[in-house]
Amino acid sequence: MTTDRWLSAEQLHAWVRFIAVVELLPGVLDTQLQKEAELTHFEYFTLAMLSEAPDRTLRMTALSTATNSTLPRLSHVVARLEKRGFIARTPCAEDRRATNAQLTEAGWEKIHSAAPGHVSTVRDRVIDTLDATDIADLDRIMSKVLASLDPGNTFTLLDRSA
Amino acid sequence: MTTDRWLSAEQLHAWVRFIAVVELLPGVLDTQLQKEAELTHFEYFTLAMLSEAPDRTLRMTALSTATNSTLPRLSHVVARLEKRGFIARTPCAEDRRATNAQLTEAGWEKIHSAAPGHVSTVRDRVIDTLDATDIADLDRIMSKVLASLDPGNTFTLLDRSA
DNA sequence: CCAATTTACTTGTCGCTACAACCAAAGTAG
DNA sequence: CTACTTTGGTTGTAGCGACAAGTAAATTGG
Repeated sequence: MTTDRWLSAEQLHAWVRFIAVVELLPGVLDTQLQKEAELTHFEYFTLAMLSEAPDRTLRMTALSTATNSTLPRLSHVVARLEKRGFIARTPCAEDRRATNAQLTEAGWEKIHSAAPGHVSTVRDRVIDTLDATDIADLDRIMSKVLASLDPGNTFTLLDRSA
Repeated sequence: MTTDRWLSAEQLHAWVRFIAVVELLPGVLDTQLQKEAELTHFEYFTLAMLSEAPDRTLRMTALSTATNSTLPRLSHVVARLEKRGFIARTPCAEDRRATNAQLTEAGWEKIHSAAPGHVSTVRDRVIDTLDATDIADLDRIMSKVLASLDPGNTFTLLDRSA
């Protein structure tokens, strides 16, 4: 900020493409999931995180970091998913401020029925356009950026999900 | 979809980090611009695209592809920016269905005053965490993904902007 | 042990985006 | 030319996320 630190031609070229993808990707994921499962990608991801947690249960705070979201946002989303019968909220015994979100049987079935279509679009639109080298590079680069965007929470990531 | 084409461990690892970044990055950009310039990143980008166009003018359709957005979305955004005096809309002479969006002098000043702060955060949070190899890899990978997400419109991208 | 603070979460409101519907002008077919 | 379709754009509505405020329980400090 002190000096005019503009971007180099290479940096700018990469950046413009990057934000284009960031702008377009959510829409692509949402559209497919909305049509085939009546689910937002964020809702899908929330259910997915729960489905892999022990006892399919997570405290709201843990779930919010797992989904890279804020607590208010998660609270609204979980409220909706609870109304639809996919999640049950119960007060936590050890800490009575806390709330446990648990995937119901219906929620379990929901995500398992939605998963194949979702994974298919992820493959078609992103993953399968990249070779093994690309994947390794993407992983390395996104890990760096993530560490900068979300310092400290990176370690929270579960490695199984989609 | 026919077979169980789940993701490999490497693919999944990269994918989870990728969507985490996709989820977090817009918020980071929006927050900074909102505080320092009362602008959405999308509004900033819209103004930026106009500022680099000949005569600082673009037809709505051209602007919508340049900003990777839909026409309804752009129409709303331009309407707001027009109310704030940053853009002027005028009917197009050659094609009377079309509308030209032109950056006003106030809009020109706005984006120039907002640019340093924005570029600074882009550097701090993303670009400067990556070395030259990373940048080249990012560019290559995002170009591939973009071609898959937005077939045909990739060539539309202007290379000067941020 | 009581006040102050922090943590965990919920709720209300506002603004933005997606989607659908709409209108008008331009191209196209008969 | 006249109907039909396509293109270019706007507008209305509904739903989601951000932010601010609020509640309640746990923790900390004197």
